[in-house]
Amino acid sequence: MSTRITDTTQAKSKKRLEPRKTPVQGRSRASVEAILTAAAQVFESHGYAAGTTNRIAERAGVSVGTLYQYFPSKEAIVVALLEEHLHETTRKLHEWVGHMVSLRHGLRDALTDYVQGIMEVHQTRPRLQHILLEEAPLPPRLHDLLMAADAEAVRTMGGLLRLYPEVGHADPESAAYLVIHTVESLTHRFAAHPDERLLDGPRFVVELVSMLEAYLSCPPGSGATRG
Amino acid sequence: MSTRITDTTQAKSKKRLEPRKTPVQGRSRASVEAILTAAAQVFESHGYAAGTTNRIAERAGVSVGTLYQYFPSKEAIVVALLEEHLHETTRKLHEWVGHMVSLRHGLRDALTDYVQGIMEVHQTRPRLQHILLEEAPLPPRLHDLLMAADAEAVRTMGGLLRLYPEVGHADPESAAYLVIHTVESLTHRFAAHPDERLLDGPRFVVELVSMLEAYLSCPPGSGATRG
Amino acid sequence: MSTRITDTTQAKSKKRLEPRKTPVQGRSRASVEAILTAAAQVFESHGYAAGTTNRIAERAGVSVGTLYQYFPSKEAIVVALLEEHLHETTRKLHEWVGHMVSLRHGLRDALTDYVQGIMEVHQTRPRLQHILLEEAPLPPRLHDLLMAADAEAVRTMGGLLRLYPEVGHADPESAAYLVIHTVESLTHRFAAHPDERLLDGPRFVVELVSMLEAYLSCPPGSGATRG
Amino acid sequence: MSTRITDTTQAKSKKRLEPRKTPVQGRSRASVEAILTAAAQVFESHGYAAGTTNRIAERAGVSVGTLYQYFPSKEAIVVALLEEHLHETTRKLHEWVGHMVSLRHGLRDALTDYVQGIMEVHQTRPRLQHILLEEAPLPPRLHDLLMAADAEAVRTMGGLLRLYPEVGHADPESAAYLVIHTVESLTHRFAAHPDERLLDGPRFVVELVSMLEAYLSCPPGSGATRG
DNA sequence: TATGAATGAGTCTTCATTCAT
DNA sequence: CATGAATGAAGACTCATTCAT
Repeated sequence: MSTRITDTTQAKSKKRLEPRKTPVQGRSRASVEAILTAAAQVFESHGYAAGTTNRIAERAGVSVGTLYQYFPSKEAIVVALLEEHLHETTRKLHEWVGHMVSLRHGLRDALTDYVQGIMEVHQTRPRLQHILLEEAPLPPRLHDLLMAADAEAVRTMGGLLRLYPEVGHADPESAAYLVIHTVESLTHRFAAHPDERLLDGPRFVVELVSMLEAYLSCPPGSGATRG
Repeated sequence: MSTRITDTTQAKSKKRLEPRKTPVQGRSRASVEAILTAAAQVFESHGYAAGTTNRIAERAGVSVGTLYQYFPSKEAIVVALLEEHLHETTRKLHEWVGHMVSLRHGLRDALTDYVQGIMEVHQTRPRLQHILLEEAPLPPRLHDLLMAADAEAVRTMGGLLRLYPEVGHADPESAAYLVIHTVESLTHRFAAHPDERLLDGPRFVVELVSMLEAYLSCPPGSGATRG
Repeated sequence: MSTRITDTTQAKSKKRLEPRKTPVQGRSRASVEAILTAAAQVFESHGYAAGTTNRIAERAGVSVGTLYQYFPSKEAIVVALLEEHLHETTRKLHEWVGHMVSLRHGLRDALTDYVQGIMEVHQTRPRLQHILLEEAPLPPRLHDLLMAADAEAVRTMGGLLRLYPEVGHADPESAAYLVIHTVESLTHRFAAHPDERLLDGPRFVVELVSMLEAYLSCPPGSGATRG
Repeated sequence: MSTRITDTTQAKSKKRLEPRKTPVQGRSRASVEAILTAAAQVFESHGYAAGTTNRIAERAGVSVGTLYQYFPSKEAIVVALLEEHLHETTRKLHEWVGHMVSLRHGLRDALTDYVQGIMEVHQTRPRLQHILLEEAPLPPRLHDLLMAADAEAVRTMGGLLRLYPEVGHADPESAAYLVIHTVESLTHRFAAHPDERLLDGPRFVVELVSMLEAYLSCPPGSGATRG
């Protein structure tokens, strides 16, 4: 994530005259961090619509002017925040892949590791992520990024699954698709609705992992005839 | 869905003092329908925030005044729209339970039926549902209703699972929790992001059902050792 | 009157979260003045209801946004305007008391001074005051302030009346009550309905003072038999 | 007060095409009464601005359409209501004059009678009268009527005062002006601000009468030198 | 005549964004 | 670069009034 955020808006009117070429540093970097941190807090406590740029600037201890010095629009802040989330998720995945390849865990442990990693990402500021992901209107570019990240995760997962002999699923790519999206969706939902939980965190992980493991182990269609 | 919409807002001021007693009919009924239809379209194409009451009214071919004659607030429109969705989902569940109990399908067929039912619900206007469910700020009452519906679905599913000998899971309630939320989340995501799909609808259903079936059949922890 | 206007509304929603700490200056001070002046003019010429915030802002030569930067609501403007009036009236009373105690005038001169002071207050923008006082819906706090000011005026007047040997009234507090309210009401009415006057200003003052003096001097019930 | 109320508005747009010539009767009379009664209640409990025509109609048990059948505008209702008040006050004055002339009371008793009469008028629905008189924007015609009524009251009072030998005031007309307006203002204020009262009703009347009596008895300017 | 659904101009208020200092 | 006062388009909502039935 660069310090200077490019405007992703469809340029409704006059804006950005000339993009800053020299990367901003020093004092500026600190401001950018402060603004992003403040934005995260403000969005979390006020929601997207009520998270006004003035409030964010105030919380960050800078003026609105300064905020707009670094972020050409409110949307740009959301984008920056989301990119952080994206990077973290991606990093988590790569990290996990690295571990898995070197550790040579069994499938169950591998899945547990993965689910726990994603859980960690979603459990930090669940409301914020929900706001960024669902409430805020995302520019197409970000939407594409999100999709690309998912696709890449599916590919990566697919490749990894091939390494496990326990996986009996005929089409690892499709299986990976289901695994990735199941983990993302369920984990997100679990984090976002704490009051709806029937299981606590560890139990939830166990069940989710069991489901994935059973799915990957038992070839589709074989289940019903096995009993 | 009744013609007269009750105000679910926490009544910031006095607002509509006494709800109209006589059920509105004829022309008015048509207005209400038109407004809801228009709202659905406008929300779908503009998003929640940009779906202004004036735009909705215009699209509905009525004046804002008329809109406010039937819906005390923008929120009330969202609520009306969501209640439709809620009722449909609930009805689908009950319908399904009825079928299952009488038909005495195997587990796989039962799950397939259920998943297909939920898919149908989510495939009608997926973006609208996403907006209503995630983007719009829901009044506490609706939020509670949604949660209650989920809880009831979990209980119902739990009860039903006990009827199937194929289910090897020790705790049907927990399993039901995972099943319900997995289906809801994945199905919602699948419907909401058509461009991200790797599988087509039928394949998706098959995979999802396989996962659920495998999960329910194989007791947790046993899976990895069964192959 | 401070530059920063405190919100006296019962905060229908969150509104201005934390009042600006640093006193606004320079250009802003000018805006506040302009807004108040404009509000006075607009209310005076259009009445309270038709004195819209947009009209006020326009008249003040600022945007509505600026208006709301300094006054959280239309009501706050009324409050600010009324507080000026209140302060002036109170100051006039204290000033008068000071004079009276030091000058040791006779009762008639004392009353004349007082009546003239109040007249001056009411003769500046009588229609405005009438609108603020009677037409605009006042927040409870202001209403209480107004009442408290009246009560204090009565007490002060009561104390002062005891100093005059000419006062034959048995109960100076009650007498003070009548004096204060008579002066306020009559003076207000005289100022507010210029076209209804039968007497000119000076004559009015003389008559009013005569009435008060006669009342205070002649013990109730004794008057009719004294002639 | 006629059943058919003429529109006193300055006809901002198209309105009243042809004034109804034949006086409405029967069912209509009842509706008119109901509307006026309802309007009085609604204004009293909601204030002028929140006293909507729909609310009035509802309270009256008729439709808005019917309301507009008899009153061309909201203002017309206010006018009708105020005319009632005006008539009552005028009648009270005439009645009083009649009594005074025939009874040949002393001045004090005469004044007491008068004050009590006005008190009665103001004590019925004090808030309503305040709303009608001060809060509602009155059409010029009504304003003139009000002024004319005051002027007539002053003349009448002036004529009557000449009949009382106790009256030592040189200029009965001026004295009458003060008397009329003092009674109106004070009485109105007393009725409108029940929470500000220091005296109860009877005491208030006694004091007010004393003041008037003393004023009328003691020639102006004589007081201060009398002690 | 009565009805009441429909109208839409007009209100208050918010907030992303700009720009003079 | 930083500041923060100023901007003004836009939104939710109200209510006096009309008119087809």
